[in-house]
Amino acid sequence: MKIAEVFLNQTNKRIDHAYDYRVPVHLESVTQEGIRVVVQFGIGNRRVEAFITKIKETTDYSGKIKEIIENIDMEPVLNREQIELCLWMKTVYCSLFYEALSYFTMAVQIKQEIDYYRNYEKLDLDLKQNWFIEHYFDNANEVLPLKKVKPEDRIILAELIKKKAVYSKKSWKKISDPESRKKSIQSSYHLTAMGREALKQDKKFGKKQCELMEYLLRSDMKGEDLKIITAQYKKSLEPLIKKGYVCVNKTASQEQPLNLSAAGYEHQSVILTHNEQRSYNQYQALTKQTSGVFFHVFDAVSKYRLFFKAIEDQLKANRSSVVIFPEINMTFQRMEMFYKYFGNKVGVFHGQLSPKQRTELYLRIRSGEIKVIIGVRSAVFLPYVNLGLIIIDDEHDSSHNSISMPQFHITDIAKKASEIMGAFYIIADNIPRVATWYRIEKKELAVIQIGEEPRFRHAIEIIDMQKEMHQGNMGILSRTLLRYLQSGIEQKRMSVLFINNLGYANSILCRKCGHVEKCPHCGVSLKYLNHDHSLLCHYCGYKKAVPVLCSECGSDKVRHMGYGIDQLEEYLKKVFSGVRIATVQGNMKRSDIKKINKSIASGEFDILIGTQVINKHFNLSNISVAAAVLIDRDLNQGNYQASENVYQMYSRFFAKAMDNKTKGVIQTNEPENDTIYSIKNESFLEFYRSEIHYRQLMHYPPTVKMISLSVFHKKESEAENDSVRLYVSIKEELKAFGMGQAVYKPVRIGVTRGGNITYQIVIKTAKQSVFQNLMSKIIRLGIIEALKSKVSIQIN
DNA sequence: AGCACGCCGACT
DNA sequence: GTCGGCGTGCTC
Repeated sequence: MKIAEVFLNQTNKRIDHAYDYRVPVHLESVTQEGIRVVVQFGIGNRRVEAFITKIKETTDYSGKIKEIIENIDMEPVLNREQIELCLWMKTVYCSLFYEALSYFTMAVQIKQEIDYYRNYEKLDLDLKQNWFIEHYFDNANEVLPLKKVKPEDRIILAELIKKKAVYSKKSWKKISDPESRKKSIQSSYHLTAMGREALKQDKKFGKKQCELMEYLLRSDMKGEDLKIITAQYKKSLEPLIKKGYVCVNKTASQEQPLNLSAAGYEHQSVILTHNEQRSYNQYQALTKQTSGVFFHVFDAVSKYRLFFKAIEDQLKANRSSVVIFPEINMTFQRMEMFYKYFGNKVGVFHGQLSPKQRTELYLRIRSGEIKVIIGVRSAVFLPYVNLGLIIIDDEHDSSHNSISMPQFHITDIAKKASEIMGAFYIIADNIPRVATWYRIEKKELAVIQIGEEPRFRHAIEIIDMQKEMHQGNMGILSRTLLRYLQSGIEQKRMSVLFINNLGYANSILCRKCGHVEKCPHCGVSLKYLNHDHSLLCHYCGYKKAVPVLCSECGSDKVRHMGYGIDQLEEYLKKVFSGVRIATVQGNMKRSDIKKINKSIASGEFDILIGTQVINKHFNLSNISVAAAVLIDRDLNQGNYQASENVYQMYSRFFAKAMDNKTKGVIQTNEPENDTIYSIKNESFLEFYRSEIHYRQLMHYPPTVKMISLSVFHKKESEAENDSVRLYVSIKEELKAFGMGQAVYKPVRIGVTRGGNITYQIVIKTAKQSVFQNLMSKIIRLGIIEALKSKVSIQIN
């Protein structure tokens, strides 16, 4: 008799453990580890989706064992190594099994469907209920899918289920079956010559029609894109198509082969320079001794060549490789290179793939046809055959952190995955994370320097804005910076201003008593809106006029605090008349980025103002002055990683924007800050030493493990109560380990965008195993489940 | 006694 | 989540 160990697709942490089910004889041939099945669960024997993690001959469970009802998959969706990794993630991140599993099944998703059947016994039903039966269950239809029930009739359906006149049955279907290739047609719209002429002549069009045509004038658009103008774009567009002003091009979009660009490429072999070869020899030696290495990158070109060489060697040994980039939409040029070297063995995995494309890629990886994958963090969970190498590029990038449960950092997953699969991992970055360098210092991770560290130092000045203010300059920019900008404008060389704050101003504060206007409901500082001179709460929408006098001390010295991009732009236009300014911020379209880059190259701007997006997508050269306008706000983010973020962000900015002729400026109210000094000195090691000292002192990661439990509830009192309850339980349990002081009292964090009050409990410990014991006990006792609030766990 | 309701705990 | 058990308390 075969027994299957399964985990159920359900959301209760307390019962999220392995259950034994008997494999019925007729399913023995298809039932294996790694497939999804349907089982009966609970007193009502309801049908529940489950995942088989293990097949065994006997069971330790003394109670009655039920049978598996049916299988959903024909073949395993996870291999043995992936199951192990998934189970490890569940324990380490205290997540549900199915939360961890969801990362592995992204390319082979199934969806639940509910069908209803009627009970033919006679029951007393009211008029409406009888009507429902008559209407939906005519004699031909025994099965009623939920989809067919109109939303307004679902209340009646619920009544019928309660009366047991109707019962439901769940089933699961594959979302994308690559076997059933339906051609999906995508329309793109094009403004005809006639349309262009008509637009020029200012013929009479509707308001929306004009907007649509203006939009199409720039380039052809898909229906999706036009939705930005109006959701009902078709209504306005249809008459235009009829008159011949706009034409439609229909293409079968999904039918494109996955790796189109691979066509026509011959496999090239990688040729290294002398220095690269030396680094590669070091790497090869390390692959025999350890399981991972950090590439400290000073030369990006060499880095890529080493990646290619390493992948090439993996292919020679018939092993697969995966390269993880922070985001894929900006890496098309890089992909080109991969195709050049590895042709049709390359696959690209990212969020914009359709379900069908994902499944196709998944199957081709599983079959071993694709051996080189470039992708975003979730690509690490694909079913590789014989994985030999995991590469993580730009490791500092925050996109490598997952935001949904379980919250992991890709490096931790790569480390464990390589351990399970016998692969090697490379972490590459030009400025390392503090956590990574800590491992290097502790000799847990080897390091290889790629390229030469540049010897010259840029000239970066720190300017004390307090002093500036005392000397009578109340403006946003210091006199030094203004002078530099002026000379840049005269020399027709562009300047770049880095400001990490959108909008006009952050909030307003009283210069006399320091009082900041806050939201009476949420306690967060109110954001200043320029257009109607009011204050707005980000979270609850509370709005009020800016007070003339300080509501605390009555002084009239109420001022803006924190300048935003908009205010800086306004200010610059006032100071330099006729100045040509470009602003870049937030999520920009690829086309917009291209356009701005083109304008920059042709010298159309005097000053570029931007947030951290400057670091990513813009080409800067021959810059007159590169300045950090407002560094303090970033330094005072209020989390322990603030300094690290600031160091990463601003070092990258100066490294990117400056050459040896560029002047660098950092404006600050805190000129003695160590982080600012390290940015000025461009010394990572200097920064690292002071930062690690601080973290050791304060017991922050990476010197200790830090576990944060966030408690969310819509009601303030519930969130507070629950967080205290959880805190007390954790403290009690920790006392058993003699570690009662490792947990800190709940702290009110604030309000989430969804309006949930958040409290946070922090546990700091040197030993993560203690935490895992603790959590499994807390979960067994059902303490979290007993709370009304939602709890999420982050581990650093 | 009969029931309605809400809480609790088990679920292989 | 979802079901039944069980205790409480209300009504007849």
